[in-house]
Amino acid sequence: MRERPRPSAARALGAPVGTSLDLVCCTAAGRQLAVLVEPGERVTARALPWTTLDTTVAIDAAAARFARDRLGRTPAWIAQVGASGDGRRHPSGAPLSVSYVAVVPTATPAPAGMEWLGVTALVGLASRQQAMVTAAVVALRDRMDIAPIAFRMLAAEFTLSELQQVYELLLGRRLHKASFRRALQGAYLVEPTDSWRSEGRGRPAQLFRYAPRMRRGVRRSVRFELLG
Amino acid sequence: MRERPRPSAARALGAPVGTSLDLVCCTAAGRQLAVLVEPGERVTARALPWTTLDTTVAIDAAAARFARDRLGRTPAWIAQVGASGDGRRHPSGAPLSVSYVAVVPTATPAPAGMEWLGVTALVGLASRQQAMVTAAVVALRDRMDIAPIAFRMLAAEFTLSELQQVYELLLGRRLHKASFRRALQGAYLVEPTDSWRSEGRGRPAQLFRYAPRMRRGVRRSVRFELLG
DNA sequence: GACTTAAGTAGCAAATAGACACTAATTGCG
DNA sequence: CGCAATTAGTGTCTATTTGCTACTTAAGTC
Repeated sequence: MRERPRPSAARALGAPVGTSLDLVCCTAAGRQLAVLVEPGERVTARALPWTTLDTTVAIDAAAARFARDRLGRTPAWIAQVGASGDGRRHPSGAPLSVSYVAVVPTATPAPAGMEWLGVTALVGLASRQQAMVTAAVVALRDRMDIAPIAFRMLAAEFTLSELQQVYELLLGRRLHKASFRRALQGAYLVEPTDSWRSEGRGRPAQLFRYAPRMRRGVRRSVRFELLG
Repeated sequence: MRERPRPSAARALGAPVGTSLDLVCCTAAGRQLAVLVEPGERVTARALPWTTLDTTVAIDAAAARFARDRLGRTPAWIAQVGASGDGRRHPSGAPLSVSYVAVVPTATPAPAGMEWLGVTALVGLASRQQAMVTAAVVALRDRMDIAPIAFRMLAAEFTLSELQQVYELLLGRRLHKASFRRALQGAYLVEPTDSWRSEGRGRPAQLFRYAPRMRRGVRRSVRFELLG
C-alpha cells in the first residue's frame, strides 16, 4: 500500500477476490452528509474506496490502516458497519464485503483522485456500495449518542452552533438552541476555551473543545422506541 | 443441510474454509442469559453452531436458514452482529467470521446435541467465539429499545412481571415496577388478553401480548450518553 | 445611531421519572 | 376459618427534564 493504486481499476482486471473491505468515509458538507468516492472512467461508475481484505491481520486494524492510507490522515473516528453479501453488484466482483464507516472533520479536502459525493445523490455507485452508504449513515445515527461522532466531524475547537448543526444534520431535524445547550451542559462533554470566533454578522461565538468529564453512573429510564 | 452434521466435527477435518457463519442464539435462562453451544469431545472444547458461509445466496437469508435448520424452528428474532477476523482462534480455522445473534423464548429446550451455556461462564469456547458472544450481548442491549428483542424472549402471551424480568436481565439492573409499566403503557406496545396466570403464590397476573400500535412521530430530545 | 444578524440566557409551563404507599388476589398454615 | 406471606397492580406526590417564548448581548451594515 505504498503507492496507492486505484484498486477498483487495478484489481477488477485480476481474479475475483474473496472478500472486499470497503470504506464509507463521511463528512458534513454544508447542509448534507457527503461520502468519499473515486470517480470511474465514466461518470456513472463511481466507487467507494475498497481493497481486498487481508485476513492475516486483525480486521479492525486493517481497516484503520486502509483508511489512513487512502485519506492521507488518520480518520477522526472509524467503526465497522457489518458484512454484506447478496446478489448485489460490487466493483470487485467479491461475493462478500465488510464495510467500515469513518468520519473526518468538515472542510477536509478530498484526497487526490477522489471527491465528495452527497449521500442523497448516490449516482454511479454499485448497488451493494449504495446499500453500504445507507447502512453507514444509519450506523452514525444509531451511535452518535454513545460515541463522539458529531465532535469528530468538527475541528478540535468549535462553536456550539456548529456542533448543533452537525447534530441536526445527522438526526435530520431541527433542534432547539436552548434545550440543546442545556443538555450538553448537563453531560459535561465540552469545556470552553478562551477564544471567540467572529463569523461575519452577529455576535462572536465562544469556542469549545471536546473534553468529557467522568460522570457518576447516570441511569436512564427504560425507553420503548419500537414503532412496530 | 438435510441431516445436520456437526460442522465443528465434520468440517474441521476438511480444508480450512474461507469464511464461517456463526450463530449466537440467546435465551433468558433464569437469572442470566444463555447461549446455545455444541459440546465438544472434551468438556473444554465447546463451540457455537457454525457453518461455512455460502456466498452464492444473500447472507441474511443464509443466516436465517442456518438458524432455522439448527434450532428446528424459526428464531424469534435474528440480526447480524458483524464480521470478526483477527488472530483469535476459531473452530473452523477460518480467518474471517460473520456472526449473527438470534433469540428464542425462555424455556425453549436445547436441540439434540446442543446445550444452553450461561454467558457469564463461557468455558471451552474458542477465543473468537467468546468475543462473538460478548458482541452479541452488547448488540442485544443496544437494540432492545428499537427492536422487540425482550418480547421475542417470551412466549406469545406473557405477564408484565416476566417482561420486566427480561428487561432487567438484558439491562443488568433492577427497574421500578410502576415506572416500567407506565412507560410501557405510554408506548402502546402490548394489549391485555382475557387470561390470567396463577403462578403458585400471590395474586394471579394478567397475560398480555405484543401488539404495537402506530404512534404519531414522537421526537425524543437529544441524548448525550458518551462517557469519554 | 438605528437596523440586522447571530450568540447566549432566563424563566415558565408541561411532561416525565422515581419513589412511596397503598389495594387486590391468591397460597400456606395453624 | 382467619391470618400471615407473597406477588400483582395502582394512585399520587415530588423532583427533574424538556419545549418554548422572550429576552439580553455583541457584532456588522447602512
